[in-house]
Amino acid sequence: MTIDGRIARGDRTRAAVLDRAVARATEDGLDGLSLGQLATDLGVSKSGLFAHWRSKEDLQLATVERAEQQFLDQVTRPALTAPRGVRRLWALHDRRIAFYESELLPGGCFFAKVQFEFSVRPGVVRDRLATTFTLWSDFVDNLARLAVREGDLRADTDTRQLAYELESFALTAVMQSRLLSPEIAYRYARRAALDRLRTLATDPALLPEDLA
Amino acid sequence: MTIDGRIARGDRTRAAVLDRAVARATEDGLDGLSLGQLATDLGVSKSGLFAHWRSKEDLQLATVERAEQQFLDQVTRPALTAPRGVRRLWALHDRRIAFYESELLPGGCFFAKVQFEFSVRPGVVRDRLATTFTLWSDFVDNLARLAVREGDLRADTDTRQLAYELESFALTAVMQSRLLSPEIAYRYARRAALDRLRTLATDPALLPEDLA
DNA sequence: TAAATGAACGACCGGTCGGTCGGTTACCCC
DNA sequence: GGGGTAACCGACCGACCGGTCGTTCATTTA
Repeated sequence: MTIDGRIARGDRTRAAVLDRAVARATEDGLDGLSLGQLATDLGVSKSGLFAHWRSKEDLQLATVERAEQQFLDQVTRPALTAPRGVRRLWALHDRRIAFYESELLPGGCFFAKVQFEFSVRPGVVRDRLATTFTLWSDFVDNLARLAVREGDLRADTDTRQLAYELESFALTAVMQSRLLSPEIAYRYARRAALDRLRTLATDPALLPEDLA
Repeated sequence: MTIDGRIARGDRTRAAVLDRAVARATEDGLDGLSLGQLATDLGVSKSGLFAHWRSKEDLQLATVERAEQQFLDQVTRPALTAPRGVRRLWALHDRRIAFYESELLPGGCFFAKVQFEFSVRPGVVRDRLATTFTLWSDFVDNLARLAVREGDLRADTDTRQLAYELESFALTAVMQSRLLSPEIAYRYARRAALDRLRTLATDPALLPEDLA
């Protein structure tokens, strides 16, 4: 099983384009993405892009997929190393905010930006984003339900409601961080989640005492 | 003091254009707004728009101003009829969600959409939005401080933090309402705020018992 | 009634957009 | 070493973009 150098080259190009596309989309949106600019930025030709994706919409879908992978690698998977229960919920939120803080993406969060862009624009991109968000929401809900089963959270916890609130705090952080002061926004987002989890936790000592 | 019919006509046109611009911007964003489409929609010529605004950026600024006015009329001012304190805070949040529910704007919320669009795009529009948001944030904070002074909220309430959380719940509602189910999103947004206010209120009876 | 004014129009500009097409280059396999 | 194939390129297209210009028309003013 030898490696085809041509295909490897194509894979490298695809990866580079998608990384760039994810980053740029956090600034100008998925639709604001111009294929010509994207190509120029990467030192390739515009027509070269069409060799990999048949249309702009194709590229947009691939970009969403890449962003999902990135989020999984940078946020979700690391958070799963935390112990089951309320600590894992907190780890997920904390990691997420840390990811925004890292400035790895200039606009902060790909999904926040793109969901607002496409939430009222019917099409396959919107549908894909809706599916992704539903899966994410279910995932957080499952973590919360697990925390209830583990006895970390009060038995009468509304896990869906909790997932909504955690989502709110993170989403707002990424918006306010770019419009006002980042440090303040992230502190609010962490504090809000910590307070909320503490009121629901059976043993608040599982959560960090206060924020640095 | 007679009325100049020509100027009155211009005023009518300007108002119609801006109303339409606010509505469309909630769908396609302020930059996604095309002057040609906007003109066609309203049955006027594109060049006619330039008689009222010198550039697209000028029109964008005027559109922001119009949206502020609309929000003031539909949300802020009505909420001020509620009694000072925690009831007024709740009224503001409830009215805001109701405004989103009304579908008066197809995209739900002008500012949510546009803030995400311009938060990482330097320029006069972004600056204007940042100023508007700061004023709004201060306004909510002042309502909360007033509620503390009135004895409605616990004396150790972090009013800025509260303002952040209320903002979060509303912002997320408008996003999720268009991506998933509106009813569910709005219920989460109201429930979250109500729960939060109740934990801080000295007399929870001032708040509605539960949601319809 | 004639001059002045403000709103609105159609034609048009340079530029950019997404997308197409006919190559050229470089690598793989027989 | 020759044929096939995948990556990539430059030239080009029609559509649309924001914006300008000269003009028309209704109304106000002198």
